[in-house]
Amino acid sequence: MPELPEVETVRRGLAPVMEGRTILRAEVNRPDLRFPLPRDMAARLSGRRVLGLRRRSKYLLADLSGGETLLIHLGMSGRMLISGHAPGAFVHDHRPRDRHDHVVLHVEGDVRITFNDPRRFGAMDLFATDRADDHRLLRDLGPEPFGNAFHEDYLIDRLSGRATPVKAALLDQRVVAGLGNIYACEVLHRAGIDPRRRMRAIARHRVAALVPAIRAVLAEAIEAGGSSLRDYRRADGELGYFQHSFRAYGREGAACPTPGCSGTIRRIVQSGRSTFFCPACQR
DNA sequence: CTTGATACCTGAGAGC
DNA sequence: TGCTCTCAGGTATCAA
Repeated sequence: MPELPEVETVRRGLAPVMEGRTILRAEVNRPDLRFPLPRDMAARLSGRRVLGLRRRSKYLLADLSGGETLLIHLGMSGRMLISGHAPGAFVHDHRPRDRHDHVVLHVEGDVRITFNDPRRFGAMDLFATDRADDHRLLRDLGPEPFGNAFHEDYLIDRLSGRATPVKAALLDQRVVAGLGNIYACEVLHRAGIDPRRRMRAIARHRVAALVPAIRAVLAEAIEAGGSSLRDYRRADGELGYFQHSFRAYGREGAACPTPGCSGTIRRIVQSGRSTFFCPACQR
């Protein structure tokens, strides 16, 4: 589910019920997710006030009173479900317990925030806030796509001459943080670049064009509230998915939406992941 | 160093 | 109904 736009959407949804509030109690229902959960996690969370909720790449970072930060990664199937009183929104009963509710935060104001993750590729950790740069999951991340450090010259310097296919380069979190399989496909369709093309065989001006393409795709997805995200605020999942029109992803066999292009979207597999692209207008 | 394959885990959907 | 098979939004780790 979660690439950068989805994580940012989750962050914006959680901020009103977390920031400035105290975590009264935490339920930790298993010892690990993808990695072992931090030692004494429940005790280290309870009584802490959430000073701010940030996002770095696909990670949520909740800065807590007492000098620690709670790191949350949603993996492939992780969700943050809010139940109870959500300000300005709706109020409903607390959701029934699910076997994949791994961590539940009880927050001031009759709010519960449930981390649910069937596949358990997600992660949580606690670390000293002033040591974020050293955290093993954060230290090698590339620049944020909307940050000043991400620009045309950076991308050219970083990728030119490499043998890797451009699709793999975009998925490399050390190059740019936050793209996943869906948006990498969408970016390449937008930029008109064949996902199989190796970086060294792409002209510099076309590499440069990836920067605005990345920003445009991500900005539009954030604007839409994340493209593919089940509504994290609801316990029942009734809403399903947000409406969103991908131009390439998941559209195998469909007509290419590029104006004037008569191609058909094709699906291939690159390093074990599906890639959707138009062979006609992506060169 | 780079690049690609493998593994982790569960659930949904298709086909039979 | 129920079985088997494929696929899924990520990424750490290992092999070449």
